[in-house]
Amino acid sequence: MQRLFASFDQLASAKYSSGAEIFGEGDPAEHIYQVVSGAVRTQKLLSDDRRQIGAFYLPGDIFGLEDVATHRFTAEAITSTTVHLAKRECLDDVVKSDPSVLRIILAETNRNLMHVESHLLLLGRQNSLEKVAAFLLEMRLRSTEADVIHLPMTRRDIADYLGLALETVSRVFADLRSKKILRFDANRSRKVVVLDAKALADLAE
Amino acid sequence: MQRLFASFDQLASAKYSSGAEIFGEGDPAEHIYQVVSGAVRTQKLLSDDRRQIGAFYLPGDIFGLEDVATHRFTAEAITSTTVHLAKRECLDDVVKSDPSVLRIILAETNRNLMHVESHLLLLGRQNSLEKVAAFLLEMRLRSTEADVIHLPMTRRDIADYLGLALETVSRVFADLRSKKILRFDANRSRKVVVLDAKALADLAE
DNA sequence: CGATTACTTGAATATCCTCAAGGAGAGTGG
DNA sequence: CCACTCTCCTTGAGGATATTCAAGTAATCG
Repeated sequence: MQRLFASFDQLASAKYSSGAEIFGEGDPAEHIYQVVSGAVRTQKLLSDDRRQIGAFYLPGDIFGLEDVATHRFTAEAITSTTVHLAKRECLDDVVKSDPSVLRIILAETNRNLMHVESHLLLLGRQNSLEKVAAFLLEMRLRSTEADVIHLPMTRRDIADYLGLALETVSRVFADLRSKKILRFDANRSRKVVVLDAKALADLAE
Repeated sequence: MQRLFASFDQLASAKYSSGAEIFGEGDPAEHIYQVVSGAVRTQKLLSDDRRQIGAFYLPGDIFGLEDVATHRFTAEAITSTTVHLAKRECLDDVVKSDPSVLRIILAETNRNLMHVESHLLLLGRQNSLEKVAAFLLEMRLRSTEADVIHLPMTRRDIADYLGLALETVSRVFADLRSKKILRFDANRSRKVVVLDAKALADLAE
């Protein structure tokens, strides 16, 4: 999918500080984005502060590719974050000159769909232990350092991704630690070392 | 989207009896489908019988459009159901001769994505009352007869769509009935008359 | 009409949430 | 460098919501 951004001649960059909004739900979808460094969350809100995070995006990931007039999620920087961005209409021009790019967009859209679909099962039918285990396995796969996961997001972000209370996430982490399935690196709650990936996979179903 | 199936010269039909599997999760995605009559559910299963339904498909709806080698859901007929089906490779041929069809596929994929994304919020962050209210509003929009909803699916199907126990769904229905927001037509639990759509919309957030 | 499946309702229980308090880490300014 | 503050995280206690188990009723299918 990096190819999608490779097809642009010139790329604009933008930097967002921690917590900054990149675009809002319902905003016109004028750009598509790729994370260069940092991390991004996409989320939907209910009237009374309840929040559901749809996905976390890490370096290399593309987001904001909606193919409709408006964004369906709000996107915010989790940490200080740099992105590449391209005008939506430039993408349309690229497609016009090379229709095969449409296949890449379709493939990326299907990647998103696949992720969201498996998240449905997690949200609807898995318990807190399974949810957190699945989340850790997902982050582990994305980690550069084997079995060391640096979490850019807060416990609240994780909770809102998994449909749990932040206290529940914290308790499950404590539980996994007491079971020697993970430990916190030097007591830093954002840096997790997976001690028993097999056990974690079993817990995640 | 009906246009997608209109682009085929000849269409095959198939009929499935209630509960029959149309394709299984992991099966090679050889066909795409359109409901002619009846209703279809797509679902994922966990090892211990837990089930999450991703979507219900009613006449006119297209399903099985995965753009990958294998199906990501199992599809089953809810009632006696007739579908049109087209070979995946025929679709590829159509795309080859008319690349603009790819845009239609992309649009349909995005429709699916939009539906699933809003379902994430429902599953992760809404309570039983909000979930059932949202479900009824969704079905109401699809109903031909204003404010009369014929539900082809069981309470268990609804529960597995909303991430609830079937008893909870039944209780919320009873609650909505006692509040005069709906009634059952002639005490038939599958035929719901919406008495107060405004109240229902308020409950759904 | 009988058998099976679906639905409802009640009671008890479990899971997760809310509320609350305290502690640890990061950043700021004296 | 050390208080100070703020945010984040943890942990406990109590409570709410939804689930499980159970029984009975209603509807559907052959």
